[in-house]
Amino acid sequence: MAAEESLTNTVGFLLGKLGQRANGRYADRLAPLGLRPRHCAVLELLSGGPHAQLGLAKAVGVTASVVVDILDELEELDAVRRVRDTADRRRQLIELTPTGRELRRQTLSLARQNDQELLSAIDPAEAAALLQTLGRIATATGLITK
Amino acid sequence: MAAEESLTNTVGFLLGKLGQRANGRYADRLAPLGLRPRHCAVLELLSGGPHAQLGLAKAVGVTASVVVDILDELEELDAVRRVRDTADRRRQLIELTPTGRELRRQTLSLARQNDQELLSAIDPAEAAALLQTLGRIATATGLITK
DNA sequence: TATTGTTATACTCTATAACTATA
DNA sequence: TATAGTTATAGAGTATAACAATA
Repeated sequence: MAAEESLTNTVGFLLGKLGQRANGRYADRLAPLGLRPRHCAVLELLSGGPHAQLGLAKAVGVTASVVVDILDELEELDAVRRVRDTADRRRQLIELTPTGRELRRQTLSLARQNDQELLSAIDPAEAAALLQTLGRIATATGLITK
Repeated sequence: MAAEESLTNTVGFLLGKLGQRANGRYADRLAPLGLRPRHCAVLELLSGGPHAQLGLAKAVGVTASVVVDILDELEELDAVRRVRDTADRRRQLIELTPTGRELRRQTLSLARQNDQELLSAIDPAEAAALLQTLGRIATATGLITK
């Protein structure tokens, strides 16, 4: 059986479709927490310590105005605090609150549930290989800093 | 080294991010043709023969109104024709024109270029395994009909 | 009454550009 | 002048719902 000459047989197409689906399902799981997928990468980064807003923007891969929006929403949930940097008063240092830390823990748990559903059709060894390959590509293309 | 407890180490997150990137790059490549990614799955389906609009909608996974929009744009490019079904005059049978066939050929070629760039960081065997795994998941979840 | 396709409308996500306050 | 953050606005992309023609 030769490789099928079809769009559905390209990595890019499958990645796009599956990514969209993974995101949608994740959004459904997050909804009860009052969160959407875009909040999660920010919570993740902040769990490593405070960040300035432009730093978050660059790390997450969105523009400054989007970060303002995301942080407004996280602040509304008492998940983060904006603290004016005393050394450079233009800056806000964003830090996680205890509520934020708990939310982050939950987003991680939901992400793992999401993976279980997504990977239920393939065996664990293949799933592990997939995770490794995706991680490799993401690192190589600078998508994640690792 | 234990599995890292981080969002960046989940399949769902990586799939979402990489899918978004793959789509964006593909969109850049398609732009000179006057096409966007959403047109491609429709061209692909039509290359197998005429379809009614609701059939396309279901197969591609979008709503009827979106299909109308996509077909309007493809018709504008002379890539498709709407032919009233004589057996059931509510229906339009959508068929590819010679121009559409040529465009479809080009979208496929660009998709392969896109894959090459995306997969340049990993070796061919790993890339083949990735394609197979993604295809398996997509088929199992009913994302593609195969 | 139900179905095919169409239109009008609204919502989400993101980007760009103009603005402020600091540096 | 340049930078951090904010606001206003606009552009994709999609969905929902009301509608016309046909079954």
